[in-house]
Amino acid sequence: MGRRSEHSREELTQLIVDATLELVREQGPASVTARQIAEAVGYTPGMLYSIFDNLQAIYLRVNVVSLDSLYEQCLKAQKKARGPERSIRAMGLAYLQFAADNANQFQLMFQPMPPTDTAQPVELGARIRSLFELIETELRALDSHASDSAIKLGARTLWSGVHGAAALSLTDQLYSDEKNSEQLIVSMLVSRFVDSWQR
Amino acid sequence: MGRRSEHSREELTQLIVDATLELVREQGPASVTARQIAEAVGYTPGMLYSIFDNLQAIYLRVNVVSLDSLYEQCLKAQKKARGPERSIRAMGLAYLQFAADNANQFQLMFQPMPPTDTAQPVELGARIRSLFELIETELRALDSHASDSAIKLGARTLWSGVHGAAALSLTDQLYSDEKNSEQLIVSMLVSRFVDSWQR
DNA sequence: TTGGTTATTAAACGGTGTTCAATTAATGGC
DNA sequence: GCCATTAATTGAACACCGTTTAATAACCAA
Repeated sequence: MGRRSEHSREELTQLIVDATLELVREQGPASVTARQIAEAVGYTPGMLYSIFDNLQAIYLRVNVVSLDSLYEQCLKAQKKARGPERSIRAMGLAYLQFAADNANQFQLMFQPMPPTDTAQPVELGARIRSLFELIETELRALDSHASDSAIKLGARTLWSGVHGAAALSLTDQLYSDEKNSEQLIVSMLVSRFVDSWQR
Repeated sequence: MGRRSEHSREELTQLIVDATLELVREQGPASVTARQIAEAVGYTPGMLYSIFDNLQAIYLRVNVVSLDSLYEQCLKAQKKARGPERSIRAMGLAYLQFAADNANQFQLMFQPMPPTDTAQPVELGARIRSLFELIETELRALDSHASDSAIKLGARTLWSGVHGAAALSLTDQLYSDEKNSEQLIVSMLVSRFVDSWQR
């Protein structure tokens, strides 16, 4: 059947991304299919391919949305806290919280995508950089004399720790006796790191 | 056709796991199929299911093998280095090296498995604990008065950082200007952590 | 009204993991 | 040496997957 839709191309794009996000949140990335997405927006699978190149391209847009809300959570945590150390710790815990509350989205964000012939999308990169910049700002406040590259390295070191804790915790691979060990880990990481940075 | 094979049940198990490991190493986890595995061992796909419950169960055995060789690499690095800090750093770098050299295996190891009705397999857990224990030993050497739980927490904190750096580096999500930034990260992490631990 | 354009579909393609009846080969008893 | 039993392996099927494409139906301009 021909042109039946009320939806513009952009509306359709939005509908598809929204529906996919919801399906990912509900069932996890592995079991979301093109036919499901199409049904959720009231079309047939083929339609998706008149708007996106493939499913990966849809997941990519979903990840942009996820990364935005992760950034929002971290920003909120940063603003709420007083002082660099507390800010960094609050952001780390916010990151953990996001991963726990949105495990399926988090999983999709960080699962290695099959290499597209186009390079790693710019939009995702910019957003990850923004996340790093939040920490860089705090580290700068902690030490105004440090070199830019030292600050950047510090931010990535901290964030590797936070991300690692979130990832391992999500897959139950921390094997710790205590509960909420990922929070203890992040707290310890930040304390010791800032500690050693300051002296 | 009927009982034609020279292979015992255990030999078949070994053959399947070996073939799957090789296919994973060559092509990555995503594109390894039951039909490929079966062909590689000279059988039809159905046979696999007389030995394993499903593909996941095969991947699990592959992961046990991978984890063993990761452990071996870390142990070797530990032995080679002199002193706790150097040992820990060497193990961290060995972990990075393993992830880089065996990206596909590493990917399979840490990608979240669909929840099996059986609990998280004991064999994997024991092996991950062993990895942690390598660091715990070094931390203990660094501080004989610390509580057991502090040592364990410290090991998990360090390892979260190392794992996070490896994972983010593998998916090109560190967005650092410098090359080999993951090595700098691990080095900084270990330095600062040990630094702050000792004072 | 006609003709052209375009959004959408239906159907197909070659693949996937998994199941299971049927078949075949080896084994144990006589 | 033969036969009945048992067990390993297959082949074919099932329901699904992502993706492509010819046909179709609805709109727009003339």
